[in-house]
Amino acid sequence: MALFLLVFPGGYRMSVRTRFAPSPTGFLHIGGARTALFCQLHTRRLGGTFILRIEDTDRERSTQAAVDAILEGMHWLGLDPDEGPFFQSDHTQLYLDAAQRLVDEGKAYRCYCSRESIDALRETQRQQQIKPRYDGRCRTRSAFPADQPYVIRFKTPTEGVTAWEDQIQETIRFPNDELDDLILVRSDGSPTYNLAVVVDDHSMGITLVIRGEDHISNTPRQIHLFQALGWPVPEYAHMPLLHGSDGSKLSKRHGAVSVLQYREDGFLPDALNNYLVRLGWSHGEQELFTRQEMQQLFDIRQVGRSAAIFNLDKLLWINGHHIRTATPEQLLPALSQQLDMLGFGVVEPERLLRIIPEFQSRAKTMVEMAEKVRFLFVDSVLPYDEKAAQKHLYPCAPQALITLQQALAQLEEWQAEVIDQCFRQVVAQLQMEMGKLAQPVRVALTGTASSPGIHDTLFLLGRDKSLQRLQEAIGHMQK
RNA sequence: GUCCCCAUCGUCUAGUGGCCUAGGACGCCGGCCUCUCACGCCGGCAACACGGGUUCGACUCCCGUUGGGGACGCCA
Repeated sequence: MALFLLVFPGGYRMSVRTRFAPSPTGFLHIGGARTALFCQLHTRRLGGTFILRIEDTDRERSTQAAVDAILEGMHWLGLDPDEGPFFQSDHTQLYLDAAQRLVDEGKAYRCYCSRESIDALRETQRQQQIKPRYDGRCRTRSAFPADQPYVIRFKTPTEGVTAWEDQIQETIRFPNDELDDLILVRSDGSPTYNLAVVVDDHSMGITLVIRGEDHISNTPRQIHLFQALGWPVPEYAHMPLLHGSDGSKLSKRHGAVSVLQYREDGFLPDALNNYLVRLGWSHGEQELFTRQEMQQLFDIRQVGRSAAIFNLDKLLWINGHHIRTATPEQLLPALSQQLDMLGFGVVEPERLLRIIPEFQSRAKTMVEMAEKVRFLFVDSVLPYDEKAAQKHLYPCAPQALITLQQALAQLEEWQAEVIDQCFRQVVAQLQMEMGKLAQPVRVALTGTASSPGIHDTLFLLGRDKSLQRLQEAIGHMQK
């Protein structure tokens, strides 16, 4: 694998190559997305290469559906890799060759211990309150019965300390005698995670491994493998984990964690990324970032070391901000989709483009926007929201609405400005307060007590529906 | 249990020995704006886990305690 050299002002420097390596045993969740985001951001700033590698060495649990979900989730978030996706299942021979080489060099050995005997061993160790681990009893075995299954284990160094300078966690050290002889190849002949990771990280020229800190305890084992294989050890950056509201590692029982669920729920990819990037990383007191700003500013070495708890309220606020600052055109597809799901079919884009600006500051999600915009598409808003009708509609004199309706009916053009003028004239003529007329009208038009400015609401609803709903309300009041 | 990691408002964080009477943001409360709801603006509540050191001086450095998390698979 070629390593690329880039010239930097300060001299020669190896181009950074990073990878995101999910296992396809489920959807892409929000914690994984954050890891991928940090990885991509850091790599982009340095002009390096971001690689996607699917770790499917567990054939039992890996599924195509999970692969698809991961790819779709990453694409939605703009986390497309520069290289890949690569699949570990395509590299099996490479892993097996490496394992064989270690056996040949006396750095790994066949172990014939049964699962049962090892389970028993671990159980007694647990009872003695020491760390459960394989005791290496097959290290010195000389008989290799041909008809019995075996695994290949790595001869972990028994003395010394393995340490590395983590880019986030600083120095981490493990006494080697804490580690046992890990399995490289299973009894069915398939390679395991730790072997595959090391072989791939080397063959793909990975220079920096960015991953969750739940992998910290794997790192000394992987470093041993790099060393045994005579390969350079990459740098590491272990990210603090994302926790659920109960303070534990985020998992399915914490509810909506699939990235695609956030799309369903009306979140914008830029907003989700913005929220995620602020979990463990900051740039002074800045809260809001565009994608470009993140790419220019993000540095993995500035990531904090403590875990963060996922907080929906802040995500909602950030999503609201991104909805407000987006162009109507950018929001069009998401709103169309939401309306379609509400059963309104396909709405003309031109109409939606007029509607969107009036609702951008009023919705924290696209789902919420679809709900607020709903009254524009239904045939009738009856029954009215009971509280709204009681408070605003029923106390109003029907004559006021009749006067307004007649005035509006005479308008030659149905434009927001003209409507506003007309409305104010009626208010003046009736010697009413603006709100005393706007609120009942609002209930008549929307069925609720809140909407955009009353003239905008009338305009967006259109002449026919507006007049019809006023008529409907007048009838309702006179009952 | 063993090993590894972490510890500032409820949450995300700023803070790298004096600038801290600890700053910002979300949320919450109050107000302003206003035809409603939002947006926006102004104000308020709210934190350095604890105990020892080191130092003229600790949120900041060291040690311990407590608390939390992670790992301990023929999963990744």
